[in-house]
Amino acid sequence: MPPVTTRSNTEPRLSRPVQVAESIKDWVVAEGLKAGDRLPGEADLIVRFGMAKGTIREAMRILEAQGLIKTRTGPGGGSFVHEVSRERAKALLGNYFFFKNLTIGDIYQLRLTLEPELAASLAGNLPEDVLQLLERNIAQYSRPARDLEEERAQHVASLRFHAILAEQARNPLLGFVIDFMVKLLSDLTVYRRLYSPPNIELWQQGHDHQKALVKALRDGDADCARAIMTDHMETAWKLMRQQEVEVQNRFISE
Amino acid sequence: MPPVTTRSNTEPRLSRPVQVAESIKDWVVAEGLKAGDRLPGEADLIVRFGMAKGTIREAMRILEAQGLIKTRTGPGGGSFVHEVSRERAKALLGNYFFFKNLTIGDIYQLRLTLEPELAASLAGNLPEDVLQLLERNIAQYSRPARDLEEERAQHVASLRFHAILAEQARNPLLGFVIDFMVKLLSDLTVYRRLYSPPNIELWQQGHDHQKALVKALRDGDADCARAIMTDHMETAWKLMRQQEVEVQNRFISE
DNA sequence: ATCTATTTGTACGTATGTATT
DNA sequence: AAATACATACGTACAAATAGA
Repeated sequence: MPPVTTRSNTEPRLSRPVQVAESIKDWVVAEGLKAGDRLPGEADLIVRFGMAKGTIREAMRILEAQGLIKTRTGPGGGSFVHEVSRERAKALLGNYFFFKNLTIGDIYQLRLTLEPELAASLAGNLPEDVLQLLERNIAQYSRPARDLEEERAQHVASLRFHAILAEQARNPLLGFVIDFMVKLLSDLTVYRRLYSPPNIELWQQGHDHQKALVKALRDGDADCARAIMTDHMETAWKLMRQQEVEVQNRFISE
Repeated sequence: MPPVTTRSNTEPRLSRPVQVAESIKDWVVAEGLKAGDRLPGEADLIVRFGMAKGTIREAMRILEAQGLIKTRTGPGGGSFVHEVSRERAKALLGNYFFFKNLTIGDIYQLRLTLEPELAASLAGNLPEDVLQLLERNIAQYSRPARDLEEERAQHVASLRFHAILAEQARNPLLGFVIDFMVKLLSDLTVYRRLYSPPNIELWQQGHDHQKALVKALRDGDADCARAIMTDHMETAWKLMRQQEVEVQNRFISE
């Protein structure tokens, strides 16, 4: 089995905490530990690695930052293997794109192909309560917004529709990517400029698409769901392009 | 401007190092620091935050683990804002999928739609040296492998073809996702079972596809490039399905 | 090549906080 | 309520790395 840490020897040597963190990762996989399993305590690790408390603690912080462990105080406390949460994964990936400046078009290029794929795969596979959740979500923006603030709230809510679908994906990769794009679009806080009036017609179309989509999903009509979602993505993109938008990147936390 | 750290007050309180790390992130964006800019030194941070050395160091380790800073010792050293590298981002995201067990099919569902999209967008936009790089890459597996080891090497090399394309993407999101999937496939070390003989024919088809693709890319024929890539993905998937494969997840480092 | 100044890295002892029993 | 078992935080001292004189 190839070592987990494959590293060229020209790079600057790794700091000890990083080395320790890597060793612990290796140890966890070697030991076959799963989420929830307990790691050796601080004191234990100190003697095992023959290193100072601070070094061990820094190593744990590294693992924690990557979302791989959680730590609790008190008796029975300690560090525990933790399945990286989707939120954490999205946040970490968001930091990467913080420096690239993505355009709305970049995101929609992917949405345009992936969201219809997701919709098709979900047709006939959603439990009734999820379908109802989708319908309740749609109800939040059944009428055009009256002011800019409400418009923004509706926009975020309509994105949430897609996040709900993404959560239901059978394909974890597909679900994650779509969920992440929804997050990007939500974070890119959008301020519509005053001189570009809201396009009520397009907005209404988007709303109708979502209603029709829920029906297709309930009926199990995959082809129909795919077609509707394709239309929906196209109008959504058109809507975004028409509104002059101001994009604001930011770091993501926790 | 909304605070970066929006947090419900029911969750367990955040540890100080995490708080410090968040504060530093906020400070960096507020200050408008860019990659390469220097952060205050350890000693400085200790007095600014009124906290102990260890606490500050743990905070820095958190930021470092996320790929947001790099630290150097010596005069003129210190911590510097760092653009999260693609490698780091892929590794962090890989940890997330370590716990989900992705199937080859999951990955190909996305590749099947995204790779053709990328190919089309690159047609006519690649500099000659990249095209030659692609051709040299193809040459590595122009003949069928003679043993299992060589076969595996060829498989990884043929994946590299797609990584090269992904690097050239104008759309950073599209490029990243494809690159990440290539990484997943490379990491999923594949051992062909002995009783399933290599399908020389399909392999040859894949090779021919790549050659034809480079031609289409050079000629600037987007539609042709898209069509070839679609075919290529389909045969690649077929190839994967035919070979009984054993998948091995692992943590990813650095 | 050697020294020196600067800045991070490591070590360790002690005290405090926190949750379980 | 008290004892226990953990992590958390602090402060000092010293070691290592690196740039520049």
